[in-house]
Amino acid sequence: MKKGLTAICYKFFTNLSNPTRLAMLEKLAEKPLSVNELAQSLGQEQSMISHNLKPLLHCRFIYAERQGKKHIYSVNQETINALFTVIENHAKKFCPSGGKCLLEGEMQNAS
Amino acid sequence: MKKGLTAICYKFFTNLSNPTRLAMLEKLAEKPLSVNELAQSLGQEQSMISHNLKPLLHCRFIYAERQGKKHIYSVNQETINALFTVIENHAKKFCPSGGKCLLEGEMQNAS
DNA sequence: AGCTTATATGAATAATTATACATATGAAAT
DNA sequence: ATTTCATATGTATAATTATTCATATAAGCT
Repeated sequence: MKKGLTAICYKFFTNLSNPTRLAMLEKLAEKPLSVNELAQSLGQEQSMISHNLKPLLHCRFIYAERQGKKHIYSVNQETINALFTVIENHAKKFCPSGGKCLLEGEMQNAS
Repeated sequence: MKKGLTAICYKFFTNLSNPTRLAMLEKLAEKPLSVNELAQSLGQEQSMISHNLKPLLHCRFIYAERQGKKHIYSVNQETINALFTVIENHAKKFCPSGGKCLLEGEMQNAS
């Protein structure tokens, strides 16, 4: 890890450590959507979607485009795909049970 | 983003969205260290280091090895390097001010 | 201008996570 | 077996972050 990257990493990971925002990214990865479309497809309030779009946009994990009064959001594929590829590979290797980890309760013995 | 990966991503990103744990990874990337060495080099309490080692170990972002009564921790370079490379590239492209983002306060205009 | 639709923002409360202190475990040495 | 060193765990409190509801802004239409 390159020195001095910690602050940015913290910002990015904090941004991504939220189930709503991850679900939003997952949806947007399928296709670009407006705020209301996102809210409907996730069964969440519009204000919550807006609140959570803000940090994603801020760090450029998503892009915004205005179409009339609608704001269409799309995912930054370059970064998000790369990121999730790393995670997928790690999970494939270390999380065979898909998140319900085998290591639970026996972490002391990990070698 | 592959469907169903959200739960694992949430676990991973939550794990990584902590300045203490990131600082620990940064230290361990230099060289493997014991708990007390980590605590000293970061100026933190030993119990805090132990508490934070646990989730990192759990998700296998670090490895543990016992040497006598010392526990030596080392970073999972394959994953961590790949992860931070993605982040570094993203930051290089979108965070020219090194985290003190240019976008602050003008996110509405992002296109 | 006034109305409607779409999105953003503010602020209070709820939920989550981090930290610190006290203590327990566990391994090696005397 | 007792002492010392190294690490882990429990738990209460502090700090952070998420969520909700109310409201504001803003664009396009009549």
